Amino acid sequence: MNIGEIARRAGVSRSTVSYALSGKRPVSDDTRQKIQRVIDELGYRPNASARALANGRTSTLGLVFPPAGTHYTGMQLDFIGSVVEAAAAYDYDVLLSPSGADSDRSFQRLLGERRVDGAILMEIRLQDDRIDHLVAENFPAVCIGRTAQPDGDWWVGLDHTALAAACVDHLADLGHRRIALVNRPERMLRAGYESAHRGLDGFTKAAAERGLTARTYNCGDDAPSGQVCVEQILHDDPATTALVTLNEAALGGIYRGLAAAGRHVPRDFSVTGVVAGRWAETVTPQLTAADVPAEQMGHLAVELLVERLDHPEAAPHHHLLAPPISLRASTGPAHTHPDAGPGSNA
Amino acid sequence: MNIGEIARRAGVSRSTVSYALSGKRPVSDDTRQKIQRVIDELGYRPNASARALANGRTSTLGLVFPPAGTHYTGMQLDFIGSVVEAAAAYDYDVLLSPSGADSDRSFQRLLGERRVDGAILMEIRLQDDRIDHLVAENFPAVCIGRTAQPDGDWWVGLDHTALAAACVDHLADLGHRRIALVNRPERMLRAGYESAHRGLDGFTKAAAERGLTARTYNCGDDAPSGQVCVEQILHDDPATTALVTLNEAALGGIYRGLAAAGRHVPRDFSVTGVVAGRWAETVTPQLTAADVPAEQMGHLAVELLVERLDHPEAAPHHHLLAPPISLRASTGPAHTHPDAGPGSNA
DNA sequence: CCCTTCACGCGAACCGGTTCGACAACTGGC
DNA sequence: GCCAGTTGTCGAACCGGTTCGCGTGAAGGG
Repeated sequence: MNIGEIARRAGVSRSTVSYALSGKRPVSDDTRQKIQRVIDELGYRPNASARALANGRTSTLGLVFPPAGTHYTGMQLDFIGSVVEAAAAYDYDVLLSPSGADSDRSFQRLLGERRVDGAILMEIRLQDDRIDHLVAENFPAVCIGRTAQPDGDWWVGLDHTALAAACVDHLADLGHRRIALVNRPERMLRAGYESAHRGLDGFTKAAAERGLTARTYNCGDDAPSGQVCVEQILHDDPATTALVTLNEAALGGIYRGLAAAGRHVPRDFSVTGVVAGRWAETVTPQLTAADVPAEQMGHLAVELLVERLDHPEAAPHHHLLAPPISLRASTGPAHTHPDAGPGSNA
Repeated sequence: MNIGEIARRAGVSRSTVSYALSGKRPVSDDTRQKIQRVIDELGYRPNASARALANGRTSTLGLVFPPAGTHYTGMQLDFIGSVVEAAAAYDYDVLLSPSGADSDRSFQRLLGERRVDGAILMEIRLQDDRIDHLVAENFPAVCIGRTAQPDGDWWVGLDHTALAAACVDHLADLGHRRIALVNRPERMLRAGYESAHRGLDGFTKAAAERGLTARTYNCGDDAPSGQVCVEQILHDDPATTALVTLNEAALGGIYRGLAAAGRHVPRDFSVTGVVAGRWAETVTPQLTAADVPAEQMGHLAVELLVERLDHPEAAPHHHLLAPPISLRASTGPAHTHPDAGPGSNA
């Protein structure tokens, strides 16, 4: 079932079959139909490896996603799903690459062995040697997220600074005076993850501008850590009345910690943050949050990458998104008596 | 930077370079080192397409996952992550394929164009034409899930019947007499999704055996649907004191619905079900549930597939898992007065 | 009626690896 | 001293497509 077989059965040459399929040279209706009949009959499909070898394009995009061992969040799933879906629309497959500790191995595999035409990177760091590497080789890549100096790159990113600030403003507008930030784990911050850094900046500056008393915390990417973190927050300053979370995976634990401490959301305590929309709706009460438009971002990333592949000399494009806060049910006015809330039992 | 270039610079033939790399024929230490030096110097990596074309193996596994448009659950993310991780350990890449409405296109693309050596399928249906198709072509595939007649197939599955029954038994042991099942959407049931069917069976039979009053409900794969579903359950039989959910995505909404109805979990109402462990811990209170060992299943699936690829004539293998129920905080003894619970307001 | 033009199809080369058969040089047994 | 076996290397063929240059027959212009 290779092209030679088709050619033989149709009584033409291999090149004619190729041209009939690609349309890059005229083929008479007669022969075209003859060929098509044979193809349909045998269910022939051209071999992808051979095609890739011949024309240098694999029709595959690489998606570099966080290493195993970290906890996956719903947001990441949404990214993956939307990237795959968008890629399919452009007739590209998606090859998953875990960028683990030995980022070299799988990374080199993708690029060095030319398994993909281009790559989409997630979980960007402010200083990201993967990206430096790609830029140096002028390899077609698009980031979901942006580095400290994003000007020369292709990316679709979120304005984490503005989003965190918007959360603070929202809480300040409701009268909250003592708030906390639940950030990603310290490990992530040290590693330079942009969302953790820019979110922290935005939070800190906005709180200062509004004259709020603000504390910041790092929290593990899982529910139990979230619970511990809330306990710590209420221990450090029982008068805290609201928090902002950049940590989606900890959200369930945060709610649990508040419930355990006898704080009712949103009556006694307000919670907001930056979370993928669909996941903000899975908690009770639903989270008022800046919705990360993961689906849109995945689509945009693919769109940019395809454009870059089609026009190798095009100037870098990017999209900086700053979705508004979706009002749901987890924030409310601060108590007028901003002292310690209802006693933590015993 | 192709193999000919390396050969020229090292002063040997192309075949010698190939043998030096693959080790399939002896090469003298001298030449090997000469070649290795050139390779290191130029950072050469063999082209994957060419290699695939030559030896007929792509070193890529296909992962067929649910079509976009459906709601992704955390379980699916865990599957994807663990499959990718396990595949990397065996030196395989993973190609994602959405098996959408036009299952043909992306499916044919994977198989017909020989982009992958084998495939792993998720979201299996009792009657699954994709699988019939694969079996007919003797294409190396492994299912995460099993069909109605799984004997000739390779799969790693969950004993949904037993798991649902275990949930019912657990509730019955706690004294609950009126329970409900929150199943996947009716669309899924009609489509023949095995978890929905087998879970329903297990639930129904176990409830009958224990003499419980049981109702079953279909529920959309999202939080709002879960809330609506709970309202319906409590409306239909306010004396219901417990439910079993097979629907992970609805879990948040289920909790919300119970809270809205003034039922406290687990004091007034017990909740259990079949849910991926890590996600059972994100809700408040943590869900007592049969933990889907997604990570283990992904690893096993890859292991089976690799074995099948290495031994094309091997007899089908499979693993049927039935993890125990993890006791957490969402179930408790039934009230001794099993009439209508605390009044649904108004 | 001759010469150009064009549509159509063919053969060969190429993409970058792998693998087979052949062969030279060296080793060792008898 | 000859033959058998081993080791190391090479050239050529092959995997299954794409693409370039050329040839042929028919159409069209003068």
